[in-house]
Amino acid sequence: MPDRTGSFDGVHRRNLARVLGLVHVEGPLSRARLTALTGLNRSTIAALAGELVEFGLAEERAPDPTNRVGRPSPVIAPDPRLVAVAVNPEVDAVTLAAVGLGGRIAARRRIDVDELVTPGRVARLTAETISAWRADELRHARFAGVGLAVPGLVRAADGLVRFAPHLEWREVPVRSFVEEATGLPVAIGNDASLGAIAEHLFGAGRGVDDLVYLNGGASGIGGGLVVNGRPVGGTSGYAGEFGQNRPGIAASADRRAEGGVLEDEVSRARLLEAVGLRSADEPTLAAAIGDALAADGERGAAIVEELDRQRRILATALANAVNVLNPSLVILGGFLATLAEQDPEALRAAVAAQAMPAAAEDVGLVVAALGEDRLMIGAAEAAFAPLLADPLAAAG
Amino acid sequence: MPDRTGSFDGVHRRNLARVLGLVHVEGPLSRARLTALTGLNRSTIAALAGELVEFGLAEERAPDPTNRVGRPSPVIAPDPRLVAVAVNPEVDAVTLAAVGLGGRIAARRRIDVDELVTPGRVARLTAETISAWRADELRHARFAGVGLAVPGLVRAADGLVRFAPHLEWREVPVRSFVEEATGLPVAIGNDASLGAIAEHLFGAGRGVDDLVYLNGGASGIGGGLVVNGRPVGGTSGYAGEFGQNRPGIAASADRRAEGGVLEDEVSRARLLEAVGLRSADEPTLAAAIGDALAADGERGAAIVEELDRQRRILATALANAVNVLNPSLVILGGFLATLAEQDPEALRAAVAAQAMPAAAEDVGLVVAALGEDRLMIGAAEAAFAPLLADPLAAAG
DNA sequence: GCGATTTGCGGTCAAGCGCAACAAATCTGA
DNA sequence: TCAGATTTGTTGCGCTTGACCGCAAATCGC
Repeated sequence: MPDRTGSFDGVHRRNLARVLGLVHVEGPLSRARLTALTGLNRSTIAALAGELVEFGLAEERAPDPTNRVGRPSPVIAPDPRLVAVAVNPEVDAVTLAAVGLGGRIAARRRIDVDELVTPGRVARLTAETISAWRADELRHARFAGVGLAVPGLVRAADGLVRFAPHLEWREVPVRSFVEEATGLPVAIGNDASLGAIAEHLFGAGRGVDDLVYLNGGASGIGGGLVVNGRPVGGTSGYAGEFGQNRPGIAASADRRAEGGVLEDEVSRARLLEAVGLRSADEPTLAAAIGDALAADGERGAAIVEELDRQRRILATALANAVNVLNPSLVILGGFLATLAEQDPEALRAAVAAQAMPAAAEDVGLVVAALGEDRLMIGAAEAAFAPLLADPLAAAG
Repeated sequence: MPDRTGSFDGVHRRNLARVLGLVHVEGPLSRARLTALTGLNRSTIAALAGELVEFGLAEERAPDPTNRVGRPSPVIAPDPRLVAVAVNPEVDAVTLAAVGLGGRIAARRRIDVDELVTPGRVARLTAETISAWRADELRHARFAGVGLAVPGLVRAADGLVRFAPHLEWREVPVRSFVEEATGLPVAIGNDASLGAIAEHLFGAGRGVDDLVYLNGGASGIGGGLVVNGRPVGGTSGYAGEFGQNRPGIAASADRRAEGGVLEDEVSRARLLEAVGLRSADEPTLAAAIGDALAADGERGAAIVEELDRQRRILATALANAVNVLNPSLVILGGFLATLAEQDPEALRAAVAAQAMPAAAEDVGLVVAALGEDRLMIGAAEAAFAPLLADPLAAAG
């Protein structure tokens, strides 16, 4: 059967999706506000809201006291019982969260692991966690699906993990594993790409239609794009791998690695080395850099030099992206945020110097906003995607 | 008034746009084929087609002999009387064309100029040409609008030409000039971006949803992107300026220019110099390179070396784009096509070596297909855009 | 030339949104 | 405290528009 877009059925589905999407990204909205935002008729909004409530996707609350003239308008909010399960397997731990619409974290669990997790173990842990939640904290919850944020390349077509170097996964059908273990629909994506989506919807990139997101982690530099208001996957879903790029390096003295690959030159490991740490989480690293800079002398100078060097190279990579994509925002996360915050003006100036002037005028450079919840929210978003695209098909 | 998407009116408009868009990009189609492609009902397609005919946007022809059982189905084709005027001001000439839907060139005119054209002169030439066509060749034509392909940065919001170095235009409201001179709605865009759209719809990129297009001209390297099936403009419409990028250059011996800007390293001028020509059009340059390579000896070796050098640097820039965008196709035009065709395998291998393997697997590398009509078709597409987006509003 | 097949055509049906009138809930001001 | 103003929910109706269905037309194969 051909898809029924273009028919009335299609209109209704789109309108439902639009209303649900609005209360998802904008938070609870009064019916009056929904009519204004959608341009639909009052009566239509009432019918659509009623339908969403009936399907258990939204709830209608008493009007907020508004101190304005006129009859108060009931507030439509996402149904808090509806959650998606976000899963992020990493080298040292598997993090899970139950995330409601609107980016609300309803429950969270971190399972530390001594050895690398296998895909099978991730599937089992996910199923166990869901069972535990079902029995206790989230007794009344309805689970819409599971979203996996994997630190590696994920083929969008079938959810195959092509290669996740740090987990040592290669050509693994993780999606099927988790689907079988949980009996829920499973979405899967690259961690940085999902982070970009989260920042776009609920973080530093709210309401921005063209943005570039770069995240620096222990494993390298990943990223994601939003173009024309939509996340960019590319043909196979691999888009956003900025870390593998080779930006120009003006001064040959700035080279540290063979090949000139961005994530080999601009790396967390080199920063740790410069401040003399073996390993540290992000706040610790940032603090250590701050301390080292404050204590002047030879060691301080060496760190300034390394920060500047990494910033120069990062700026070229960012300028390249700005030239090609003309985004209105560049968002930096992880240690790249630390790098930027150490001297925001220097980075901004270096990007402006290397990008074309017109595009440089447009672009803002900011630090990611969501912190540790980012991947959970992004993964949940992927899990919610079918529901948000067509609430009728997914819930009716 | 809020836009009436979501209402029935919106459905009708979208369906009209869909049918017109299909006969535009796919060529004439029988009503039966349209019902299959859109999933709409036969009766609906009949009504929509009738409406398009009534508005003078399409015509219904006698059925093609099909040698198949069943009642023959009338063919819907774009109305040949409907044209857009494409204008491309360049250093040595202004080229104009009347382009019908479907990319058909109905008339063409090249006006050689001795000195740089001013925006005012372009406006006058356009108006004169339209008058001449109206009086003679295109007596029965209806002009939907004018599309300008400008070799420079164009701000999408208001059609202001920010900077067109070779024409020596700076901050010029060309769109208004041409609008006043012709009385027609005018669309305007960067030449390479419009070329990308043309190749996407009617050239080497037909049916491809994620592509990167790079064009090498005398003035440098420009380009355009298509992501998720839609052309990418960026916030202000400057997207696609690959020429200003700084790709990594592995061997310092490969550097020729300060700064390492792509279009300074990979340039038509350097190729001309290598074969000992002052100026030449693209076929002449390609032939000269061929000759020089055939005649071995010292000069042949020097040219091989320069071709290889440029190809290495281009490959890094392409690999960067492939990593970030994961396109299914890279299209090369202008002298970049010449560069590629001289040794396609070398270029392909160099890109594959520097891009991540998974993304490199997906990507095809081809040469542009449309030749000299590319900009005319792209500019006309921009002029037709409002009509194609909403035939009712634009023609009704 | 006749049946099979495909498609156009016209009428009817049904779904869904806009509209308008009315009712309800709140604020303002006397 | 109460009437008027304002905003918005509610309800029933009508309009638009695509789907559906029966019939006619055009073509092919035999």
